[in-house]
Amino acid sequence: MSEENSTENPLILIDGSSYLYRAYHALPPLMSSKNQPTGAIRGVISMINKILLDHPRSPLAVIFDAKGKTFRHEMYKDYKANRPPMPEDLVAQIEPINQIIEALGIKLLSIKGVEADDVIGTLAKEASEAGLDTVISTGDKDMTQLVNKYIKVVNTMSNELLDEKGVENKFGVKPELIIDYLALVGDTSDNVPGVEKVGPKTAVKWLVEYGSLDEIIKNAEKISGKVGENLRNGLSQLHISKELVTIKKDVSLEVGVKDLMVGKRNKKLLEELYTELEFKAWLEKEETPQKEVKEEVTKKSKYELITKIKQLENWVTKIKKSSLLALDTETTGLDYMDAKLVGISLSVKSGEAAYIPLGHQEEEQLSVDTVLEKLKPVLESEKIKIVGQNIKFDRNILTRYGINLDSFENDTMLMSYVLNSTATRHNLDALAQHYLKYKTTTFEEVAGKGVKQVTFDLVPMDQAVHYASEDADITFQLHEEFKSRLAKEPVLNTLLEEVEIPLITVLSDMERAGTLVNERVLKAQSKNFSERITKLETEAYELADQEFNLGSPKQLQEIFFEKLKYPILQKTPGGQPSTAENVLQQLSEDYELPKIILEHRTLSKLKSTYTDKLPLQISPSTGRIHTSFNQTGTSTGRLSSSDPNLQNIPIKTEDGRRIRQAFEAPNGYQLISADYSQIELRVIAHLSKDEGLLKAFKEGQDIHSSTASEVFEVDLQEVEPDQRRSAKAINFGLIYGISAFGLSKQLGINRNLAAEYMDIYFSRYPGVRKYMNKTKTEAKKIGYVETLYGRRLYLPEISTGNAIRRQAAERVAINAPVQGTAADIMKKAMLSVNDSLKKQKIDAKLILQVHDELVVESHEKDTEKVTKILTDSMSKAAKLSVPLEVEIGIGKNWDQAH
DNA sequence: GCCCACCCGTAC
DNA sequence: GACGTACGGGTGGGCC
Repeated sequence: MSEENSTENPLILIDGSSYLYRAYHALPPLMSSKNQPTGAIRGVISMINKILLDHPRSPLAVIFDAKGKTFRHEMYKDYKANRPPMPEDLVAQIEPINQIIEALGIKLLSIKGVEADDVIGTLAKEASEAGLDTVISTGDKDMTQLVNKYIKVVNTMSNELLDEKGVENKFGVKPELIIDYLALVGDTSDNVPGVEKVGPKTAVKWLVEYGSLDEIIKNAEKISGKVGENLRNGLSQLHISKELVTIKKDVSLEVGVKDLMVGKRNKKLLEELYTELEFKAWLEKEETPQKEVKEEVTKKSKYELITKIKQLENWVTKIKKSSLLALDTETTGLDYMDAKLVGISLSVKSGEAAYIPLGHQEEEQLSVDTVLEKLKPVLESEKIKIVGQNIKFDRNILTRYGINLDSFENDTMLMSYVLNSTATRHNLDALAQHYLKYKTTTFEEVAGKGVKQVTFDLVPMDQAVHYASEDADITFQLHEEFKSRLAKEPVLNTLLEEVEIPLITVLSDMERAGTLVNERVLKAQSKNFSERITKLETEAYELADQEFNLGSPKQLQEIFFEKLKYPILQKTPGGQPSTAENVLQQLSEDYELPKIILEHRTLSKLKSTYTDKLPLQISPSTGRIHTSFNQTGTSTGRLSSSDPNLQNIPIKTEDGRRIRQAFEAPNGYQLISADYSQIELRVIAHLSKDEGLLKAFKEGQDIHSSTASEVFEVDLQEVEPDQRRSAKAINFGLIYGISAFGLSKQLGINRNLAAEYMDIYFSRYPGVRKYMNKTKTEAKKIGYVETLYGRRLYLPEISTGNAIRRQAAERVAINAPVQGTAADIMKKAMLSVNDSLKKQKIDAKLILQVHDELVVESHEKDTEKVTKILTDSMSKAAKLSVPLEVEIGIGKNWDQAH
């Protein structure tokens, strides 16, 4: 077998026992009409079927534990001592499973005296030594100790595939150390002891620090605290634990890897078994050739399955004749840098559509090259108007397949968004329900959910045709519906056509460009955080006089407010005593422990969310991180970012800023960051036309000092830092729809004083008060607020009787036009920046947007030009009655540039 | 094991 | 209840 062949068709070893138990517990206890339990049978066999489908040419074996004791029981009398006997209704399912497996032509192994793991270990070793790839399918984490260059572990139920790197990412240690790790942690289900109170975290910590279990044992005296004591007490147990968790690789077997090719299915026997067990769906598959079923189903609908070149050509002709094409792509996933194209659906007429499968497994279909060659001229033609649902995704995918989707006409997701950003979620199913009163087939319905979910390339063809065609069809219909609604709202339509639609291309390019992130820098920081977190934990345990989970608000509450009797300063919305940041700040004045918790929280947050997570999100194909910018993620018009969110990378603290240092420019390039200065307050100045505010900005004053000077009646030059801080809080409160309560909390002053500050503020800036009142009145009258460019946000609760909800709506009424106008301006600026960079053929590209900041990756030689473009485009993006100022920073990383 | 509410914290 | 807009991690309870 050649190397390539082995990678494509690896040896597959299925841990039958692991799946038997998991299927039994995870699935409902099904029963045939003859009272034969069938849930576990169904689970195990469907898992095996899935593997057969994925790897039709792989050698394969299913391995079960044999009845009776094993060598481990002799080694340790309590081994699996607290494991109850197998439930009767599971015992009854074993024989049928064995029969089906054999009827499928698959080798079944069950060796007395050892466990399934040991048989798998032995076979995997044999294959590995012969240079053959092996995939072990199991739900048991212990198996990851077998992983090496040739051996991978897959959990078929969750689709998680672990190679060497995957094991390290998941457990924190390399596969070679998994045995040591398991010995330390122990296993309650097998009754393997481990060290008391040592869980995954401590085990990894020690293994990273000392390198191996042997070294940990040697250094046992050095380990402090209660856990150190537990370790020393458990030393004698550790050797036996290690032996128990070590999988044998030298079981003597009568079969070898070469004997494991899948044989012929015994169809007759399978039919008999499935009939007996009442597995109707599988029975039909065995009985009837699949194609007949498919053709029948697709003929009934107006959805056409395209598998012949002639059909494709007919559709191309049809598209050329029509004025509008609705397009949708199906892929293996949502990660646009990684997902494979599975099919394309098309519609040019309401109620009719076609699906072209391209990447379905084991199906008759046209080749990707053939189809794309035929479609490319149509999809790239400026004459053909294309509409999609979230077409940015399709564009990202198709770009990777050499198709430039640049001249699209519209996007139903964005049409829905500008019409009403909050009416529904903007996914196709919700839109169809809301606007067409039509219930679509959901992805879950065809692909399953949870552990049983499959990727689209494995969805049966009849269902795939229906689902995909429907998406194109519904997109076409929604477009018609939205078009007529938007015709009545010219301002919203202008916003859509001039801002949102052109922005798709810009965002799509930004996403695929990605951001260079230095993995080593982040890993080093993780290590640093890790050490400091451990230290804080030790200190906290001493102060609390017990061990607890510092990350658990619940446990913290108990220790703080019950054990240590700290005063309850604030409650959470759920009525629990709060341990939020500001509460801990206050408690820190009197107690030591809250201070430690605060620091621990900060560090664990930075570690888990950023330094641990970001390295895993670096795309293997580009070495960069590719976020998704969601254009419909907010009610106000801002963008949002996810997978990962690059709009909340830390900046406030020193530790946080070090994370930004990992966002780098490649060799020969620089990062240029351009920030709008105080854009939201400038928008308030413009919208309110308040003289004092206008004057302050026109004269280029520091706005917080200027506010402080007015509120506290001191000269601009004599504003104290504390006064400026208060003024800053007032200004921010202003943007958010201030209340005296909120301001008092923010500043740590009483509510009366906060109310007084607000009164003075509004008396100094009467235009602002007037504008806010007018906004609220108008909102009550028409039911919505709008931005400078007419972007609309409906506020159904602005007139409700519930005071709390009404006030919340009033705050939104104040905030949304301000936040939304700023967002509109930024979007216009992005279009202009992108345009200039393209036109001037500059070696630079936009890579990030963080609400009031743009980041460009620019060749060193072009930084001056880019700086000019950013400054010009951004400051001229809107003509306000105050200047729009832009601050520029340049550096080799994001921290330097900001 | 999966799902989800809750609490919390990061950004602007 | 508690000043706006987001995304996401960890915990722990409910569920299978």
